[in-house]
Amino acid sequence: MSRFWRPGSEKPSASLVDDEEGGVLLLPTNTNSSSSSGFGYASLERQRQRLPVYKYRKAILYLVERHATTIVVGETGSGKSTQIPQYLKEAGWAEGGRLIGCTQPRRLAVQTVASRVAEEVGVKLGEEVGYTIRFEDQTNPGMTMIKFLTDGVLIREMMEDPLLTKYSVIMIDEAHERSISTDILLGLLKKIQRRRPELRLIISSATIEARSMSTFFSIRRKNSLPESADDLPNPEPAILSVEGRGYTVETHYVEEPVSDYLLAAVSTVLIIHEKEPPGDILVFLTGQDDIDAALKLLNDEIQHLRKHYFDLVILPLYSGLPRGDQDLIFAPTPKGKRKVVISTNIAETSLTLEGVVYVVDSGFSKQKCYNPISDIESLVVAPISKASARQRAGRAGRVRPGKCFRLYTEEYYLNEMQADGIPEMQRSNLVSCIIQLKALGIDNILGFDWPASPSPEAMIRALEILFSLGILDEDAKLTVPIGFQVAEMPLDPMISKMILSANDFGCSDEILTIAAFLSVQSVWVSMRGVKKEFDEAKLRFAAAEGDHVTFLNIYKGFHQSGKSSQWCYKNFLNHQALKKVIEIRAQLVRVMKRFGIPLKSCDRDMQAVRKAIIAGSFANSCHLEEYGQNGMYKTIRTSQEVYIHPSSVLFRVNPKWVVYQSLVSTDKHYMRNVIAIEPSWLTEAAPHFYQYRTPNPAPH
DNA sequence: GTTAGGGTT
Repeated sequence: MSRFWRPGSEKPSASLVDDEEGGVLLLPTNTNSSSSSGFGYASLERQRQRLPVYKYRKAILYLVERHATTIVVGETGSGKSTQIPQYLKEAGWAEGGRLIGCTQPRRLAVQTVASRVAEEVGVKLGEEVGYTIRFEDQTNPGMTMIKFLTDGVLIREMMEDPLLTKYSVIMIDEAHERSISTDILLGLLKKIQRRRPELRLIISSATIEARSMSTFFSIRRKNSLPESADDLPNPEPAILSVEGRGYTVETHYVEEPVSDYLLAAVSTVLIIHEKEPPGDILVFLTGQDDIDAALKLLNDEIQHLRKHYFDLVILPLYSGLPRGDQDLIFAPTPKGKRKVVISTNIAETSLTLEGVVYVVDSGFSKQKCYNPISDIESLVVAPISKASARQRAGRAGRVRPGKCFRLYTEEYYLNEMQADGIPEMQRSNLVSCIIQLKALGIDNILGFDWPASPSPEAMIRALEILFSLGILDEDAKLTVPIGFQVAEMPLDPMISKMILSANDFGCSDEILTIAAFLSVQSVWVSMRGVKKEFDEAKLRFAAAEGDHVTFLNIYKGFHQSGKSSQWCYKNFLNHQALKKVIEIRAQLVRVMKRFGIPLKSCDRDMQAVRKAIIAGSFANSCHLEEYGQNGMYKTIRTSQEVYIHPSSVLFRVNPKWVVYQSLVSTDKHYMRNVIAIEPSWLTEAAPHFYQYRTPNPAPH
C-alpha cells in the first residue's frame, strides 16, 4: 500500500520514496530540521539574508510591535512579500493559534509567494504556510500560521468574521496599485482597528504615495485614551523605506514630442537592435490593435532591411492571447537571437519576463473610465502616471543594468505627468462595491471613510440601481431575503438577481449555467486571422434568441465532448475559460443549496429563460432605430446610442427589442451578450421601473 | 457596417 504524507503525520523521510504503484514519488523537499544539514537549506537561508529587507528585520519588528499601522515602502525585489510574514512568525505573532495574513491583488502572486515561503520555512504548503484563493483553499485550520490570500477573499472572510479575529497581523501587499478590493479592504481595516486596537496592519507599497496612506491611517484620538493603556500600540502610522534589488536603468527621452508612438516604438526597436549589445526588448503599447499594427510594421520594415534583422524574434503579449502563444513569451531566447515582446500593461505588474534589458515605453495605456450620469464604463487610451513609468522602466533592470527609452520628453515627464494614477474606485461602477459594504453592516455609504472617495454621483447611481433591482429598500438597507442573498453571491448583482428570479420561471438549472458564462471574460478564442472559420464555428452554437441561449448550447457540447480540449480547439473555444465556467457553476450550485433553492430545468422553454434574464437586466433594454444608422439601437432608459458587439451572435441580425448584459465602449458603445425580447416582458418584469422611468416605453 | 488595459469574489 502506498503511504501518503498526510497532514498531521510524520514528515516524510528519504525512505518514504515509493513508486511501487507507478508514480507516487515523494522526495523530501527542503526540511527545516536541524539534523538535515542539507545544502539546499543552507543556501536558502543565505539567499534570505542577501535580500535588502533583511537589514531592516529588527526595525520592522520593532515598528510593528509599537505601531498599529506600519507602512513599508519598497521596490520590487526587496523581498518584503516573502520575508516580512516569516519575520513576524519568528517573532511570535502566530502563537496561540493566531494568524498572520498577507494579501495580494492577484491569484497567481498568492500561489507563488506562498509556495516560495513554504519552501524557505521548510514545510509542506498548506500546513504552517498556506494560501486561499477562490476555488482553492490550501490552509489547515489549527495548523496554518502564515496565510496568503487575495484581497477579495479577505473581504469575503469578513462576512463570516467582521473583525477578522483570527488574525494578529494583516499585511496588504501592492497597496499602491489601488485596486477596488484593496481600497475597500483599507477602509474596512481602518474601521476594525478602532474596535481591535491590538490588530497590527502592514501596508506595503511601491511608491511614496505612502504619505497619503499614512494620513489615511492616522487616528486622531480626541477623547484620547488614558496613558495607562500603554500595552496598546501607537495609533500614528510608522513609515519605513526599503531599497529594491533591481539594477540601475538608464533612462532616455525623446527630444521632441512624437506624433505617432507606434512608428516611434518601431523605429526605437530597430535602433536598439542595431546599436545595443544583446538583451531582450519589451515594448509597452496600449491594446491588441496597437500591438498587431506594430508587429506588422516591424515585420514590414525588416523585409526591407539587411539580413541581420532576421535575428529578431517578435512576439505579441496581451491577456486575450491563446495559452500556447503566451508560452512562447517565456521560452528562452534562441542563441544569437534577440526577443522583442510587444505588450499591454499586463507586463507591467502581472507577468515578469526574465531577460529583458531594454524597455520602450509609449507613455500610454488603456484605462477604465466611468460616467455615473450615463452609467457607462469605457476604456480609453490615456497617459500613464509617473509611478507606472517607473514601474515599466524597472522591468529593464531585473538581470543586469538596462535601458529605458521613453517616447515622451523629459520636460513632459517632469512637469506634466501625474505622480500617481487615479484609484480604480474613482473610475468604476460601484454596484458590487456598495453591496459588499452593505453586507458588512456599513449603512452610511456617503459617510464611509474611503481611502479615495468616489463621487457622490457615482454612489447615488449605484444606490439607485440596487434599489430598482429590489436589493435595497427605501432606507437603502438590504432587503430580506433577496438583498442578503445577492450580497452573498460572488457575482455582479444583476446576475445574482437573475439567478434568484429563475426560481419563479422554473429554469434555475439553465440560468446557473448562463450566470457562470457571464462571469468569465470570453469563452471564444480571439483569432483575427481566420475569421471565416471562426464565424462558422460560432454558427454551430448560435441560438436565434441570443448569446445567453448560445451559452447553453456550448455548455451542452462541452459536456458531450467529455470536456475535451481538442473539441475546444476545433470550435475556437477557450478551454481554460470553459473549465472556469464549470468551476463557477459548481460554486453557485453550492450557494443555491445553502439558500434552499432547488435546481430546476425548463427543458426547451427558452421564453422562461429569457424572462429570468430580464428580471436582472431589465434596465438594459434597447430598441432598434429603424430609420437611423444601420444597426443603431437606443437605450430605453437614457436614449443612448448603442450597437450590438461584433462578437454577439445577434450582430447583423438586429432584432427589434433587445436586452444586453454589459456595455463595452470604445469608439461606439457596444452591447455585449445580447438577447432578443418582447417589449411586454419588460413591464411585466419591472412595472415600477418602467412606469416612473419612461412615460411610454412600450409601443403596445 | 466589424471588436476586448489589467485584476477579483
